[in-house]
Amino acid sequence: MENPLDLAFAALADPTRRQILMLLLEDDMAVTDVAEPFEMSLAAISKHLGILTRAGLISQEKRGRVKWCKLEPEALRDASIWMQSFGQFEAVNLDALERFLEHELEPESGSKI
Amino acid sequence: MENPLDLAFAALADPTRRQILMLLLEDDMAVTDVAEPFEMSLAAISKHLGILTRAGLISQEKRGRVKWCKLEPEALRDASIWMQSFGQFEAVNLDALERFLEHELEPESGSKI
DNA sequence: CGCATATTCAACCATTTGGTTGACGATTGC
DNA sequence: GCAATCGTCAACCAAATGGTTGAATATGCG
Repeated sequence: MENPLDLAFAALADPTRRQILMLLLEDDMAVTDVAEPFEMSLAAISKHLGILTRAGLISQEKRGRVKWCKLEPEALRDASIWMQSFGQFEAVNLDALERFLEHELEPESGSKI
Repeated sequence: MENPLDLAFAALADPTRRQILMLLLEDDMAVTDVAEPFEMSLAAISKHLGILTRAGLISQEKRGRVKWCKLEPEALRDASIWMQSFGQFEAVNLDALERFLEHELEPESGSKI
């Protein structure tokens, strides 16, 4: 698994990592702050961030002792373009998108996104 | 891993499975015919097809002793909608798509898609 | 019926994955 | 200087993944 498409899809396959991406959607964050909402160890989150970085989905920049994590949505483009090849994409239905995200983002949702 | 998004992305993370999907893009196929271009055993391909089926990306229907595999692009929609949330999608650049697929589909390409 | 074809199942194996803990290296602030 | 904070590293572990082989189950054909 070194192909960029492999890396991107594999990175996206984990719900923790998708949640991290959604956190970063709002703002750049330090590793510790990314880890805060999760119940796992900081080291585990650090690994997840490494996987997201190798996949190109985020970048990390160290300033002082803080490492800032930043969303890099460009890497999603290839994956999405690949999906486009399946032709089922009329103009994206924005209503469906809204409903989907509403459900996806609600905090009390038991399913981990 | 039982979340549909997990299943879809995990299924897409494997190059063999993406190649299978591309085969099915052209036509429905029997399991044996799907397996033919690959160098692995039929059993391995059968497992891959099972994974694609559980992820909803294909369906399988048995007619006689032949099991036909059919692309089910609907399942890609949720995954793609999730990606849309990252906002980097202006109208998809169709030129980029064409160039990407040209490169992706050429048979002599060493990289396994 | 009896054989060939189509597909899956079961057991096994090596590797990867996702997590833990504890020690460690950098950086900051009192 | 020294303690606290930020983050990674290394070793370890259980479970999942991707593959193999050989036997088993349908189904179709002559």
